[in-house]
Amino acid sequence: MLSKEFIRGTIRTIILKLLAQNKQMYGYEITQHVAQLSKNEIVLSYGALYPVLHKLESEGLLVTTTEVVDNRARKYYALTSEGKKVAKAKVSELQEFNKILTSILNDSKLSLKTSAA
Amino acid sequence: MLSKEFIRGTIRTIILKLLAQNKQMYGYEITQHVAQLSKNEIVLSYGALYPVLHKLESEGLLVTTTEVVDNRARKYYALTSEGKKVAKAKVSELQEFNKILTSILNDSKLSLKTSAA
DNA sequence: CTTATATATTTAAGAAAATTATATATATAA
DNA sequence: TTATATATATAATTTTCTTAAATATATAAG
Repeated sequence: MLSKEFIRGTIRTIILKLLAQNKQMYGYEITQHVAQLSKNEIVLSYGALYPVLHKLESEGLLVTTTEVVDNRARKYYALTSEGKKVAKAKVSELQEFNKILTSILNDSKLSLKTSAA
Repeated sequence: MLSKEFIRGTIRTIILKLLAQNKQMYGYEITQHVAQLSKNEIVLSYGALYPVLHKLESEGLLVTTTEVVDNRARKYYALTSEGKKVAKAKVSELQEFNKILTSILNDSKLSLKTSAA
């Protein structure tokens, strides 16, 4: 598994992206999805996941519906129309950020200065 | 400028990468470099930068030398041999993370379930 | 029947990281 | 003398994340 530090700052957007794609998902499902999509390289902890879901809900970007499946409660989260807009915008921004970051990380230029050493 | 949230978790690695490439840099120079490489889309604040530099130094990954240029003190940071190793490893990890994240963000599959709706 | 594992949500305590603002100081251009 | 650019640093606060624990059901293994 990759270092956990990298997921910082991206959790919100990952969640928004998955919900933009799947109409409705429950928390556990989101973590499993991320694990599966990343071949277990990225693991979303519950302590990080649920607070973000609740915050997105309080901001009006998500709505919830509770269903009982196999006698167990399951809370589905779905984007509101505002949430869809935000999801789209955030995903674009993160893609852009990643493009720039990748170019920085791949850059092998020596950045030689004009002043001679 | 892109949302600041995305830089969270990547600052350490960005700094290590720049130092791996430039032998020695001072704080202000690092922020200017990141701004320039990102066309001002990514801005590294001093409040984030300096604590990270000091931490990397305390961890033995960086050493500093102070020079006076134009009567102004300038503190140069350079990787130790341990720092070089860590830089290499962290850059690889972040590249890998970014690859996976990009694939998640680009994914347009509808993730249809076998159970009929 | 007991244990382990998988499913599922939530929260509390604490640590870590980042934002914002501020202090300090010099050089230079207007 | 004012503004802007260069340059480092820290304090206070907030946000975010980790880790751990609590709660609860289903199912498989023994």
